[in-house]
Amino acid sequence: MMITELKAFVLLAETGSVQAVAERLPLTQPAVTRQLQRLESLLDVSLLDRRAKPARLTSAGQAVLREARKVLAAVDELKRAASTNAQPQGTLRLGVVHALADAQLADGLEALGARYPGLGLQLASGWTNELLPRIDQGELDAAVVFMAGTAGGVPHAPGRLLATEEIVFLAARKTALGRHPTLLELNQIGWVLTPDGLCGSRSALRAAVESAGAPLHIAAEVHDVGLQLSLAERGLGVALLPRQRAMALRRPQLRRIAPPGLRLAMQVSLVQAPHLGALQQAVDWLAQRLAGQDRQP
Amino acid sequence: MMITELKAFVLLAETGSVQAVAERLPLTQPAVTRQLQRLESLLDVSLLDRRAKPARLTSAGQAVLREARKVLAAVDELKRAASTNAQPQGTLRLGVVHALADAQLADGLEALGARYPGLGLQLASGWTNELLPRIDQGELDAAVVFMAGTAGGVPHAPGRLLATEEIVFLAARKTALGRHPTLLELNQIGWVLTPDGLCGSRSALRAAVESAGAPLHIAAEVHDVGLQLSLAERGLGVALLPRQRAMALRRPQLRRIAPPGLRLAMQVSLVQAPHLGALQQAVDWLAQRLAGQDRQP
DNA sequence: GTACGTTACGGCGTACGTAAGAATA
DNA sequence: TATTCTTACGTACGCCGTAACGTAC
Repeated sequence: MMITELKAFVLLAETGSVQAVAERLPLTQPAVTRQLQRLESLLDVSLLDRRAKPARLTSAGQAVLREARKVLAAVDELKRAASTNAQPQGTLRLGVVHALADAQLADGLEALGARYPGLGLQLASGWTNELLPRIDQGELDAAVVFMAGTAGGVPHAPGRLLATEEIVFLAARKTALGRHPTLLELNQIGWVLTPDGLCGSRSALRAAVESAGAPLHIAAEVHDVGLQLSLAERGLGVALLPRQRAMALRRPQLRRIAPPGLRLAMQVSLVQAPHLGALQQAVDWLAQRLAGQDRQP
Repeated sequence: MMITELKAFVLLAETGSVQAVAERLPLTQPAVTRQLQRLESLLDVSLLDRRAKPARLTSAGQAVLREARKVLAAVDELKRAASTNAQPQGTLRLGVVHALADAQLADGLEALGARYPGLGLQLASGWTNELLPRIDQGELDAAVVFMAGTAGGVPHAPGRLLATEEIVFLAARKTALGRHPTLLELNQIGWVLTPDGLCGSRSALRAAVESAGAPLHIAAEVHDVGLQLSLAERGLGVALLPRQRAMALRRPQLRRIAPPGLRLAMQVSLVQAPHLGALQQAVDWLAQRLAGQDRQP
C-alpha cells in the first residue's frame, strides 16, 4: 500500500492532470482518482484543492509531495541495491585454504578491493574441510579450497574449478637416491605432510604406497611449509608441494622427484554460498582472476 | 505494494524469527512467510538463507535491509509531514487588507516567524474584495480582511471574526461645527474616503446620508491614510478611521466626532482556504494572536 | 457546450486464515 | 521429538475497467 499511490500523486504534481497521470501509469482516470483519494484517506489529509477543475495541490500537498519524492527515491535506491548489477556493498567473507594463503592471493585480494571500492573484505584461512561447513553455516560467502588425489582421479571438488595443478615431490639432493626413485624408496625416507591433510593428497598417497606393499611412513607432520621444506632439505623426509609453488622456490638443495606410478594432483576451486546477490559479481570477478592467472608464476 | 513487505522484512531482521514478526504485525506465520517471499519475488533476490531453520539474511538481504530502513524512515517522515500536528513547512501566503497592513501587523508576523521557524511567509496586501477571490483561486492560504457597515448590522464577513471595531469620524478642530454635529453637517464638509472602499463603510455611509435627505458628498478619494488625515486637518473633509488607529494618532488638530444616528463599525476577520494541512496551526496561531490582542494599542 | 474529474457497479486478482506438510535442531 | 517454516485450499477484501453523473471552464 501507498507506494503506487505516491507515484500517482507525484506524477499528478508533475503533469497537473489526472488524465495525463492515467495515460502514463497506465491506468484509467477513475483508477487514478481513486488512488489519490486513497492516499488522502491513508494520510488523512486533503492533498488536492478541487475547487478548480485542474485541481491544485494544497499546501499539505506541497509538503507531502516533497516527502513522497524522497520515499520514491529511497525505493529506487532499494531496488538498485537489490539488483545483481548493483555495486557490491557490505563485506565479502572469504575463506582460503592455508596452502593458498600466499602473496599471490594477496595480490588478487588487493585487486578485488581496487575493483570494488565499496566492498569490505573479511578473510579466513582454514582447511578445505573446515571452510566448506562454514559456507553451509552461512559464516562465509565463498571460499577458495582444493581437493587432491591422483592425477587421474581427483575427487571432484564442489564449486567452480579454478585450476588443476600437479603435486610434486621434493627431496634433498644429498639423499642417496637414484635418478628415478620408486615410491617405496621415497616411503622409506618418509613423508613430510601437513597435519589435517584431509584434502585428499594424503589418502591418495597412502593408497598408492600401501598398494605398493608398504605402510605409509610419515616422517613429520607440521603445518608450516617453510619447516616442511627445511626438514626435506635435511633429508628427514619427502615433502609435497603444488607444482607452481615448488617452482617458485629458491631451494637449490631440494630436487624434484617424479616417482613412477604415482602422479598426484589437486584441484583449486571456488565454492560459494547461494544467493549472494550483488556480491555475486565480486565473487565471479575473483574467480575469473584466480582462474585466469591459473596460478602460473 | 512493498511497504508492508518491507516492514515485515525489517522486523524479521530485528527479531530473527518469522513467528515473532507474525505476532507483532499482527498476522499469521504463513502470511509473513508469503510477504517475505513476495518481497523476494518483487526484488528478484533471495533475501533469506533458508538452509538453516531460523533463516539468516543473505548478503543481499543485508544490503536490502539497510535500504529498507531508509524507505521506512522516509515513509514515517512523510506521515509526519502529512499530519496536522507537523511543524508547518513551506510558505504561508497571507493576504492583508491595506488598512491593517501596519506596524502592529508586522509585529504579529514577526512573532509568527519566530514561533514557526520553518515557515516562509509571503505577504500580499489588497482590498477585501481582492483578497477573497484570491483565496478561492488558491493563490492565498489565508487573509485578514474586514467588512464595514453600521454598528448594528455589519455584513457578516466570511471566516473567523477576530475583532469588531468602531469606525470614527475625524474632522479638523478649526472647522466651524457644533459640539454634536449632525450627519448632514458633516456631509456638507464632505467625506475623505479610500477609493475602492468596497468593504462596506462607504455604502453604509451613503445609505445613512441619503436617508437623511442629501446625496453623499465625497470631498476626496485617496489611498494614503496620511494624506487623508492631512486633508481632514486642513478642513477639506471628514475622514473615517478605525477607532484604535484613530486613538493611536498624534494629530491634535483633529477631533473625533460622533454624529447622532450613525455609528459605523467594521469586523476584522480571518478567511482561509480549506485543507491547509500543517499550515492550519500557523493560521490558528495567527488568528488567536490577532484576536487576542484585539487590536488594542 | 465541452472537457475533466468523480461516483456506481461488476469482475478479477490478490492477500489472508486455517490446516497439512517438510525440514531443521 | 518438537519447533519452525513452507505449501495447499477456500474465503474475503480491494483494486481496476466500464459506464453514468457532476462540475468547472
